Amino acid sequence: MEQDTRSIILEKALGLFSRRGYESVGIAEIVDSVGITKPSLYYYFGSKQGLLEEIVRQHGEILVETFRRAAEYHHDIVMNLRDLFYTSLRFACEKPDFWRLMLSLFSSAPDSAAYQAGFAVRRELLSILEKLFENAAKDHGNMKKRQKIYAESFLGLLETFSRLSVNGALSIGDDLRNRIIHLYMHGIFS
Amino acid sequence: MEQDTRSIILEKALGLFSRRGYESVGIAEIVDSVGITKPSLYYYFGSKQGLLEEIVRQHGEILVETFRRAAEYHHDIVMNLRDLFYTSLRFACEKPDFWRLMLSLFSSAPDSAAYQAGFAVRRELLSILEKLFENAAKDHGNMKKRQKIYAESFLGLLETFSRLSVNGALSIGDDLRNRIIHLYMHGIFS
DNA sequence: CAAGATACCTACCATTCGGTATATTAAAAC
DNA sequence: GTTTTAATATACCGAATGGTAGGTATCTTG
Repeated sequence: MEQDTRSIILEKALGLFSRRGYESVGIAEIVDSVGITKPSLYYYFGSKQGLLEEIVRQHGEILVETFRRAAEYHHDIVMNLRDLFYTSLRFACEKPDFWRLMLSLFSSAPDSAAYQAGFAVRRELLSILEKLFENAAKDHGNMKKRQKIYAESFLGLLETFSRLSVNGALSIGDDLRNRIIHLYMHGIFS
Repeated sequence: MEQDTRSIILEKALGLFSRRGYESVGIAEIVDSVGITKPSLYYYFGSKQGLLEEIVRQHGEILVETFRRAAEYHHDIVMNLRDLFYTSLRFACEKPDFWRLMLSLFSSAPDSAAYQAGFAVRRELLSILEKLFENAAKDHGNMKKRQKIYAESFLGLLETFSRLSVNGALSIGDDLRNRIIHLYMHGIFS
């Protein structure tokens, strides 16, 4: 059950960052919680920002890959949207700390280090969604040129409800999930 | 044109917080940008957190009041939604720094001072929306018990697009605004 | 005009910040 | 068995942090 130091640092730092925020957590607190000293952390990650970037890279790659798979288009956009929503919620549920961290990075002040660290991942998710809607537009004539707002609003919806879920404010079961997707597809009047 | 010190502090601090983040901005930087010294700032606000809370309170009250007015129900929920979206976007456009700050507070780490500071405002906005949908449910039978997810998704949509607008990533004119509201009401298939 | 309140300042505090120079240890490679 | 290398620790750095003690000029009010 022995885990290597590097992984433990990543894990503990993620926990602290996600609960209290990247800027508020000092290096000292991280190394204390791991039971090592500062130079060890700097040996692995070089800087505080390097540590954050490694956390984002590590889980971010999996997230983007998962997202990409769920967005593969087979002429059934409804299935894609359901799948994307379901998959993302499960991802958030499995890695609540990481998801919470990403949500906070996405909305950080634009000139902060935190925003820089998360920006690339969000843009990639958006790009995947835009391509999906672009493909779907070939089958559904009426969604031309609206990929961008569709992508933004879908990701926004996902962020909104996954945040509730991950913060324990709302438990999202099968029925609720379907209702939200239905809401996205057909609006509140249906 | 002379403005009192207190207001200048609030204004400069808001600018810095919204661009670089509450935690990243030091007191020293704020007082330098105002041209005063630290004790003067502490004379007015007592603490760094007190300064943040005063900023949130000051503009937050106006925001909530504006929101409340736009949510007064006159048996036309469509008008309310349009009005809420329009009014909020204009508010965001008039006070981009404050809006950006609120968006970042809303998504901050749950145990951070920043989150605490913004929490009450967001909950009030949500509560206003929930009441609106509750009222509307009397006229539209099919939206019973869904006030909460309607409120969350509407606010989420608003946050998503106002963020784009306020960060200069998307200019939202009349037509786009109507399309987004239409999207919310009738979904992507319409 | 006296007394208090208002609105600032200089100078400083202890603590924490992110980060590092250097030494040690343990295991692997030659 | 010696050398190398990866992985730690001790001890420290300068700078910045949020915050304050104590003083002062100015303004208001009885």
